[in-house]
Amino acid sequence: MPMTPSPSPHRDIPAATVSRLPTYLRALHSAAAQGVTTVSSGQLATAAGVLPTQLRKDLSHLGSHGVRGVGYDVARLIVEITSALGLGRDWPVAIVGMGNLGRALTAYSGFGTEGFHVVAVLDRDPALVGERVAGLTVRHIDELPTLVAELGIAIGVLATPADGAQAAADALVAAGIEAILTFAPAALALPPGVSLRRVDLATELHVLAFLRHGGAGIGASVSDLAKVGVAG
Amino acid sequence: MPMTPSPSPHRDIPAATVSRLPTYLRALHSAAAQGVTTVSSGQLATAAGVLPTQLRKDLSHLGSHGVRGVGYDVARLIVEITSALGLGRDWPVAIVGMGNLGRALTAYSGFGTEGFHVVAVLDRDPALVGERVAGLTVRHIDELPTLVAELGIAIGVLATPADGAQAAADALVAAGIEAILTFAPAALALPPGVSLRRVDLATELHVLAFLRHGGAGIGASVSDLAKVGVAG
DNA sequence: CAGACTTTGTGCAACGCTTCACAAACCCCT
DNA sequence: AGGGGTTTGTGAAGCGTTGCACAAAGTCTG
Repeated sequence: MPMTPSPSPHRDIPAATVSRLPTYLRALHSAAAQGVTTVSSGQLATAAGVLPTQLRKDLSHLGSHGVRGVGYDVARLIVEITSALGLGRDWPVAIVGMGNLGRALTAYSGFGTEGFHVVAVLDRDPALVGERVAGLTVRHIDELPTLVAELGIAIGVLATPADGAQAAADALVAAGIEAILTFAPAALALPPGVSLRRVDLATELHVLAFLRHGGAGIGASVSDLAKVGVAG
Repeated sequence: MPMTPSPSPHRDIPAATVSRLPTYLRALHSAAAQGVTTVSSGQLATAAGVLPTQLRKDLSHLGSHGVRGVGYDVARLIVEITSALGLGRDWPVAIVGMGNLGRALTAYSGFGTEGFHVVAVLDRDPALVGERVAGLTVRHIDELPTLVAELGIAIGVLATPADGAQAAADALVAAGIEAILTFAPAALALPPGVSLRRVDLATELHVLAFLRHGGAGIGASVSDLAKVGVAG
């Protein structure tokens, strides 16, 4: 079963590195807000909860150059990571599924940073269409193609129940969206080229249960499953 | 920096396997609900979005024995995975932080399966204490030790803003909770032995942005960063 | 200006996970 | 009972990630 091919031929950044860059970026913004202009890999690493060598290797993939004996320039590193992640522009987001989770995500402030903006909220239930959620009017899922065209929506968030997730994903894809973040506990069939990230709340709880209980006589010295925070 | 030691000496199950078991379990429950009594690794694998060999290797770590030429007994496999994950009991959950996200998680049905029950919701803001959320009364964070003792709370969910996350985590740990699921975008310092799982919504969006944009001339043929769903 | 100190950047080894290839085991049909 | 077909279980290879060790490069002090 083939994996997603590269959408465009680029320099290679390991997946594990990419998933850590947002954390670094957040720590850098925090440092900048406090007036810090230079950070060492050790400082930034503890703020992000990783090892200094890991941080330096990660940054080396960006072609980033700190100054030996000094550290990294905060402002410059912010620019470089922002650029590497593609955050130098607006990313209009549509959220499909206006249940409890969808409403909360719409209002969640964490979705309103770094150029991400929820610009449309949709549901398939006509009874919900027209309601206001966090300043937006709920639209019907059939309006999605129009909204994508008008608002330049690039990312779709699925907050539907599992049984409606595939239909909603199909609607997103049909409307031209190629990046989906789903909270629905279901396997989605998508055409090649569509990026998918999954957040599974139930799975997280199950893993925690495993780490506590270890199962009936079964357990693990699990390596990075349970990450203990690093002292700051 | 040492990693989390094994809480108790058990058989070794790879971390990656543990994180997939809940998905298998869900697919098995779905199959059982449809009256299916036997599944092959291929059927179960496609339902879960993984490769058949991956599924078989995962199950082999449970000491599970399917029947060659036939497949796996659905009911038995449910029992084995449930047991391995430690889901054969109640897992009372407390949610700290009754903002938008906390309220939604409290009402989210996905948190109400497999023995997980939200039995307490808390906040540090006195103005919120006493309000009703999804049938529960919001308690003050100071009441946590009492509630843990009375209700047997085993898992804490952090839905606070980043700046209050460490204090809330400290409160959970002080109350005796050793398993934490956090949605706060912050690195947490925790004592050894406390299990932590992190869900970072902003990071997921950032990764999707990277997969679309690829950064300013930087991108990746990322392996498993973007998983395309498998046809079911 | 030289030497000590600090911090980055990176080759390399160790580790864990994924995937392949194939033998072992089981059912069913004749 | 025997043979063909199917499916599991697993050794082993391939791959990516992590962590270490150390050289390179810069600052600072006397």
